[in-house]
Amino acid sequence: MPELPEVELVTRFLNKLIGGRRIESAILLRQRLAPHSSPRQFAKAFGGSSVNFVHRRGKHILFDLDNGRTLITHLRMSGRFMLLTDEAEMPKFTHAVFQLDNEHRLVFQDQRHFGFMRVCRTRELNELPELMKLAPEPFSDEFSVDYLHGSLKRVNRAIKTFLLDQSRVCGLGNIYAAEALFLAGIHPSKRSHTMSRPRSRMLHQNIRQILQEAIDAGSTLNIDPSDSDSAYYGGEYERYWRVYDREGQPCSRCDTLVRRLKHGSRSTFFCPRCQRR
DNA sequence: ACCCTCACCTGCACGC
DNA sequence: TGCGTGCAGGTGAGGG
Repeated sequence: MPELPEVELVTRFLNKLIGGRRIESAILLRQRLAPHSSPRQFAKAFGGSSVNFVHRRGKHILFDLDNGRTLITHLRMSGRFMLLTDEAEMPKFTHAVFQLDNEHRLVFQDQRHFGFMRVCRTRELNELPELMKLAPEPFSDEFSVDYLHGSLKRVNRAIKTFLLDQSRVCGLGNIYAAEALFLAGIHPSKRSHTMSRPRSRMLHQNIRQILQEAIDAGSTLNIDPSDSDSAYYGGEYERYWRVYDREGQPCSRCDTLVRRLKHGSRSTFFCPRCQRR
């Protein structure tokens, strides 16, 4: 599921629903979810603290706590947070539970077990390796045309692979990388260092556009905390996909059939007519 | 630096 | 109905 737009929406959802709330206790049910702490340390790190606010860096979700610590989480492929009432049954694949002070529990559930959590001191956040190597936020000034173009020129890789590299552009995943390339009219196999400046500029604009569009499409979702399965991921945006998962269907711009190819083991989708090398 | 494969897990859609 | 296969939106490690 989650690429930047989904993570952004989850972050807003969490901020609204648990910002300011006190965590009475925390239970780590699957040790490997948080390999840096034992269940005991995990419980100790949260018990009695309150959530100042929830924010995001790349695809990471960060819970800023009032005890000087921050919880860093990554949903990877299938992780999700759910807010359940105390009476509600725990879903299958529940790996961590945070008991809140309002008769609700925040539950982390992850079918594929890829997600992770880590607690660190907030003032050491900037030294965390997984955050340090991330590229600038795509909506920040630092993520400029100059930055993107320079970064593209420095390496020689299929541009689709480049876009998935979180240390060069952060927030894109398999779907939005394919969609951004479609908007920019760039063939996914084009070598990154052959990009001209005008095309880099176009791509830069389209990366922001596709991410913003997806956030906007999802932000209208009605997230009802009492509906535990309200799937804040929504799936709403699927309707707007232009090429992703549309192999064999006509291109929305020129009617040529959308094709699929692989980079590494990841599928990518593109219009052979609209997207040039 | 780059590319590929594998690994982490489960579930689902597909063809036979 | 059941079984095998391949696939899934993320990422890191290891080897050539």
